[in-house]
Amino acid sequence: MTSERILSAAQKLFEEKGFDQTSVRDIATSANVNVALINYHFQSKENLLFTVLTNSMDTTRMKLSDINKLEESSDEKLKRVVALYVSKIFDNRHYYHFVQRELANSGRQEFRDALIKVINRNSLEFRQLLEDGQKSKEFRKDADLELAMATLFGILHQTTNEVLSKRYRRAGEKDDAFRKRVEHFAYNLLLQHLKK
Amino acid sequence: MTSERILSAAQKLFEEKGFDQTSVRDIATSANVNVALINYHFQSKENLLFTVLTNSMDTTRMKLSDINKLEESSDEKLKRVVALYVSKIFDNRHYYHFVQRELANSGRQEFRDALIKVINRNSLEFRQLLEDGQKSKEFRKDADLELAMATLFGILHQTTNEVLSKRYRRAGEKDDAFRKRVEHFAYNLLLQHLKK
DNA sequence: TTTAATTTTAAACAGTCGTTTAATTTTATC
DNA sequence: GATAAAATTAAACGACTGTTTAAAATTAAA
Repeated sequence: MTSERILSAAQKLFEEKGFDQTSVRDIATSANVNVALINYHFQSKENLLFTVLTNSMDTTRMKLSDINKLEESSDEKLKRVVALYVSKIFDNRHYYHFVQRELANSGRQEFRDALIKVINRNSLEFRQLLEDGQKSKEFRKDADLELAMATLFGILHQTTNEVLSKRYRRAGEKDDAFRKRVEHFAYNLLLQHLKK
Repeated sequence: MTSERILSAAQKLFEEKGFDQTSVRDIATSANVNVALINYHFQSKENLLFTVLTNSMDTTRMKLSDINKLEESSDEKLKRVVALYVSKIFDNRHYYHFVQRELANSGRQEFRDALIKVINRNSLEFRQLLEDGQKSKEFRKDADLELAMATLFGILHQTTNEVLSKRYRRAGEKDDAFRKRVEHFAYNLLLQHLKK
């Protein structure tokens, strides 16, 4: 299908160069398609971006919801959530940082708001898990749930950023080892805070 | 001075809209100056960006270096470094996130490399402090210094981001209270990890 | 096979971009 | 006050931007 070729070419180029630095002619060339077809199928370049962004955002929330429903200790659930986010963000780091970039570019407010809603629904699932842990007295009552979440996302943001991550890698450390180190570190750090 | 007016107008607009979405005519209008003067004084728009970025980057490293030279426990020094970064990033959050954005936009490699060098020199000062703490046996020998740094920068990145920070704020919490909460949380979290 | 709807094409649209030019004004040097 | 240097101006440059048009080609329906 033409529109699918356009979509995947657009996603690839947006991730590499950002929205502004990718022209519709770039996309058309990369998708082997006439320029006018982009507007024919997607009305505008902005709407193409919106389609790319919303195309993949909902699967994560379903996985989080599944974890919440498990009959396990909050420890175990937290371990699963950390692993979920680590693999999700490490596997799609270009896509993840592209989303961050476009969210930060304050223009395009219309769908920025739409995206924020989706993201917020996801973090509510995470928060639910932490609150359940408090209710069952596995986690301290006065643990800072908000900043615990900020810590996880912050570490993952730093360690998957193409530029910044170089500061945190050890000499000769391979991708896989680095990833595992991050996962263990984040989990233990969170657990230490949540359990006193 | 004309060139100073251009510089501050450019910094303001870059922070608000990003590099790509700011035109040289925007800058000229905002600085109340003829368009051609931008190229006359700064040769190119890119070079103007470079000037804006490097104009402020070195003061932080000097402050870090000063802290390192103090005759205090590593605990105290760490507290100072956390406070330094908290105030630096919270006070200049727009500027900080603008730098992050431009660093992530993979084009402009020439001076991206130059900027990374400056940033890396800064984090070396931070690392020095942590290593000194290990040598004096205040910090555990097997503490993960790299990821401890990633944690601090990650938390600050998340909590100062205009969009993301809303997830971490508590209802009705004022800027100052939020900032203090972040500072205490980050310091205690790092200390807990570094001291076992 | 004819007709209608959909998709693709090449070309042009109007607008903006960063930059350059050449003339003019301002400032500094003597 | 004359001369040289520096700063500013209005106008234009060519290149590229996202989008539209109208004709041609393809596909689907009858």
